Amino acid sequence: MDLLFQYFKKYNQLSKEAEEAIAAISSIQQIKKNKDLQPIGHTCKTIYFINKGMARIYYFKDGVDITESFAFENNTLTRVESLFTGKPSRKAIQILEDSELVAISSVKLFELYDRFPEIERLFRRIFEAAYVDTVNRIEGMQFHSAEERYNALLSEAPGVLLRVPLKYISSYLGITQVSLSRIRGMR
Amino acid sequence: MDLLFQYFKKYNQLSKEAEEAIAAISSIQQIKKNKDLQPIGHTCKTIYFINKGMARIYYFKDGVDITESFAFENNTLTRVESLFTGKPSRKAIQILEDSELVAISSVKLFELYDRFPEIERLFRRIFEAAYVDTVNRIEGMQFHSAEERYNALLSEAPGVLLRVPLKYISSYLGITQVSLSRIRGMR
DNA sequence: TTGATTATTTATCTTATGTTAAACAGATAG
DNA sequence: CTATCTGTTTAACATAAGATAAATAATCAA
Repeated sequence: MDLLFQYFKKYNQLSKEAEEAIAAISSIQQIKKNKDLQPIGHTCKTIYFINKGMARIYYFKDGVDITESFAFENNTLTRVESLFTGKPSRKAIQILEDSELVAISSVKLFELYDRFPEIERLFRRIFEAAYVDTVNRIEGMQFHSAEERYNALLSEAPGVLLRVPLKYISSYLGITQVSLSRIRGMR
Repeated sequence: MDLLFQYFKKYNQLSKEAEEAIAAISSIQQIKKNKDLQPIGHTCKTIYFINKGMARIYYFKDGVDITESFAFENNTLTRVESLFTGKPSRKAIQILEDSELVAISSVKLFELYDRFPEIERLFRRIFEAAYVDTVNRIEGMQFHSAEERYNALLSEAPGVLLRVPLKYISSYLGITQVSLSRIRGMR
């Protein structure tokens, strides 16, 4: 759980008791590559933190597999549209490399908020930062060509392209696999 | 401030003292149509609530005016990428109709979080809900044609099309004014 | 290793959307 | 009321990206 508590420090410094309370509602999971960690239709009741490995959130639009987002080590992984609404998610989480995760029960976590305002503050800040990332991503999608979006991804997260099959990346960029291949061929 | 406290109740029921504390750091503003409420480059330190009227958040990409989002009465209006990072915003807020706003000082609000965990919880939930909306919007942008996006807007917020100039709507949808006009002409 | 999947690229053709310019319409100021 | 400005539509043409299919390339299991 060390990496997790290191990560927390960036958002709010927790007391020993608060850390222990979180540890008590968390568990470590080893998940194999390509496994669906949470399927479509499942209501999200877990906040994951990735110690090692990576994952993506995906869904189907007209039968076509679309990657909504990627998540890498040292970051959280959650289907917020389900976590914060309590509704079943139309999306699934797929593990893309053999991974080690910390699974935090969101139900129990939200109960801790009453006893530990510092924990509520911590997660408020974590999700505020994630919200900002999402708003910035909209800007990227609104008026950039596919090529610009590809180049942006290349410079922001060059590692993605080495670790993730291109077919997952193309839908993340909002284009087809064929278009992505064409863009890559241009250089 | 009545509308505002009504709105708060959807997220968290506040005590009388908490409501008063928020009222004490808020003010009512009347803003004329087409005025820039906050300019580009300004660091956002205010959370607005719209009592009456409407506004948009916009920015420039290669000299072209792009609408990031619209906000209507009975909702909040904030440039979160600046509010939560403390950095100057690349975006501006423009008032689109003569409007009445409640302006809440975010600096003072964040101080209230320490005295009133119930206020921190309230705004945590407000922004969690806004975060979910933003995630859902990405889904809409990722793999829908311009026509689908227009029709979606038409059914989700028909009022927008009556109140907002089309030139602002086209960039919101991620297309040119000409394309939007063409799509509208199809029916 | 070999064959069989799965992933990626290439090719051809089609189509949606961008670009530019001009026409038209509606609003606003003098 | 007219002239001007701003917003919207229409037209003609250019281009990026989609669709489909086939060719390679890479991965994986037997």
